[in-house]
This record gives sequence, C-alpha cells and structure tokens, in this order.
Amino acid sequence: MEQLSPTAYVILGLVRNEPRSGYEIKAVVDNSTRFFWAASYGQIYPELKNLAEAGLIVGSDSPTGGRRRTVYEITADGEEELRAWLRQPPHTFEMREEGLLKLFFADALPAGEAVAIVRAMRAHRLEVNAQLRSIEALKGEIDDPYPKIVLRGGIEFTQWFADWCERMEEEILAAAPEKRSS
Amino acid sequence: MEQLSPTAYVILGLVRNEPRSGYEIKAVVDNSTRFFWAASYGQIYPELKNLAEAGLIVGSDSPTGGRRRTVYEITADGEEELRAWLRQPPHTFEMREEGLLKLFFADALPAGEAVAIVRAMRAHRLEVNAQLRSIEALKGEIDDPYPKIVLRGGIEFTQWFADWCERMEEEILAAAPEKRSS
DNA sequence: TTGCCGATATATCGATCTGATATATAGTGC
DNA sequence: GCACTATATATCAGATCGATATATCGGCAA
Repeated sequence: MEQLSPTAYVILGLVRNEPRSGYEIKAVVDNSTRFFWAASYGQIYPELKNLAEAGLIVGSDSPTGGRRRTVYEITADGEEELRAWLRQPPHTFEMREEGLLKLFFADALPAGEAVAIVRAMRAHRLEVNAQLRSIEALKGEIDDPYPKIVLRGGIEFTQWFADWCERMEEEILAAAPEKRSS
Repeated sequence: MEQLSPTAYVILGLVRNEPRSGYEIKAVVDNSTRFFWAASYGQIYPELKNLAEAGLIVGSDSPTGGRRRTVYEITADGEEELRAWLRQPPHTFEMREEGLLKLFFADALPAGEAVAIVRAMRAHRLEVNAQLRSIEALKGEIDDPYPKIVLRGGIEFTQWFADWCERMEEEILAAAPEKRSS
C-alpha cells in the first residue's frame, strides 16, 4: 500500500460516518462528488477490496433477503489515513471541456457559427446549475457544513460560467453582426 | 474509423494551419488547450498514425540533420471532419479538483484546519492565473480571435475561483474564529 | 575539442479510469 | 403472473496519464 488514489479517499470519506455498500457509494458519489471527482463501479469495487485488504475498511455481509450485500465501514487506521491525506496539499486539478475545445478551433467554421458553441455550453451549465440547486433543496437539514460549501461553490461556478458564455456570445455577435438573428 | 476522440480533433485543429510534428503538437497543447483538454505523447503518437491511416492528415519526412522527423498536415477530408465535429454539440464536461474533494471531507479534521485546504486551492489558482497571463502577454499579435477568447476565459475563471476561495476562507474562519491567526 | 546540458523527436508501458455490459434478486404496479 | 425499476456485484475493452527509454542536435564552457 504505497500510495492510495484520490478515489480511494472518496470511499474512505463516504464510509466514515455510516456503513455503505459499493452500490450505495456509487449512488452517493453521483449526487455529490461527481461534479469534481467522479467514480465508476470499475473503480469502486476493486478499490473496496484493496482498502479492506489494507485494513483501512472492514466489510460485513448484510444480505437483503436472498441478495448478497456487503457493507463496509472505516477502521481506526482508515480514519488516520484519511486525516493524513486531508493534511497533504492537493495535487490534481484537471478540466475537460469539449465546448471550450470547439470554441478554441471555431475559426475553422464560417463566421457566426461560433455562437452555437457558446450557446450549447451555456445551456449545459444552466442544466447542471439546476441539478445542483435541486440537490441543495433536498439537503437542507444536513449539519456538516463542508459539503454545503462545496455544493454552493458548484452552484456559483456554473452560474458564473453560464454568464461568461452569455458575455462571449455578445462579443462574438458584435464581431459578426450579420448573424444577430435566431 | 467509427468515431474519433476529442483528442484526435485537437490534433486535427493544430495541424490545420501549419504542418507540425508530434513533439510540436505536444508543446503547443501544453501552452494552450492543456487547461481544458490535455494530451500526452501516449495519445498523440498513436493518434497521428490513426489519422494518417484514415486519410485525415498526411505525414511527410522532414529530418533535421540525422534526426528523423515527421510533420503532419491536414487533408481536405480532415478539414471536413473537423468542421463536422465543430458543429456537433459538445459531450464531455469533467472536472477533477482534489482540493474540493478534501474540502468536502474536511469535517474529519479538527475545526479550523479546513482553511489550509482553501488556501492551497487559492494559491494554485493564482499560480495558473499568472501562467495564463504570461501566455496572453506573449500572444498579443495573433489574429485568430477564438483562442484569445478561451484564454481570457481561463484568466477570468482562475481569478473567480481564487476569489471564491478567499470568500470561503472568511466564512470558515467566521465559524471557527479561534484559528484567525497565521 | 571535448564534454555536458537542454531541446527536439519518437516510442512504449504499467496503472488508472470510463462506459458499457452481464448477471442476479427484490420490490412495485398493473 | 408480468413487466419494470432499483439494488448489488463484477468485468472488460478502450482511453488516458505519467513516467521513462532512446537518440540526435545545438550551444557553451572548461
């Protein structure tokens, strides 16, 4: 166990307060960390085994009727490992935005078609913004303040990005005014 | 050639106006699209072969002394493929921010230690902001407006993010005022 | 002029990660 | 009884990353 991946710490963090199955972890990730750190089954299940083998979590069988089910909870070693990671400076900062990539190369299109790209980006960001707002509405009662801070950050960011797209649309139209319509 | 990856279009876009070697493509990516779409040698060289095989680019030997060197340029088919992609709505929007992940789980740390996380995020964003500004200073003369728009977007975004970190630092300190020092 | 360093150039590989798919069972609605 | 969805685990091809290997070139300093 030389070095855990950030995804391993997602799991550690999510089983810290309550025991969870791999399926539940995936579901929670898809409603929370997904927006800045996604995880797929292909990562979660093997990682649960690694972490259990390393003694950072322990699994226990907890079947629902005839359907097998293993829930994991964190160990004292796991808690220590999680805190140690939290105290290290973060290393990974990545963004993949196909829309910005298209905008970057928009010169290859006839003048005026670039607005469609910023409009698509704006629409997508507003959609995510709405998703995050509905998550916020659901989670009003939780006491842990940090997930709330991060969630509000996501809401503010998607709004900022959408506004930037709007400004860029105007700027592009100002340079190619013949496409003002539509 | 069922479906090209966005990285393939990065290559198509970058060899569109001037012939470039794989090495040059990597260097240009690292100073431009890296901030929203990175590419490694492990992608670029195999992809150059795929694209050449598909007839979207053509390579020609252009050695420097005894050092072999292959530069690629786009074909008419490649230009068509690039434009067709630009007209499709973007699909990929991903972000991996280890700092936000740590902030999300900061409740596992003693009160007050969360400020270190937002400070580290802020410092990193300001660093990237400075990098982008120096790139902007170098590229003042280029006429293609779209890379400039994207670059300014990156500058504004990193600034916005740094400011958000600052606001969150104040908010966290307001909740745990005993850590005001340092 | 020799030696070293950094830039140019191509290539590869293990590890990670994604997205899709496969296989079951449980519960719900009709 | 049937269809459908949710729960639960698992796997795999392909994409990607980060690091490393190999080799040549140009410049510069001892």
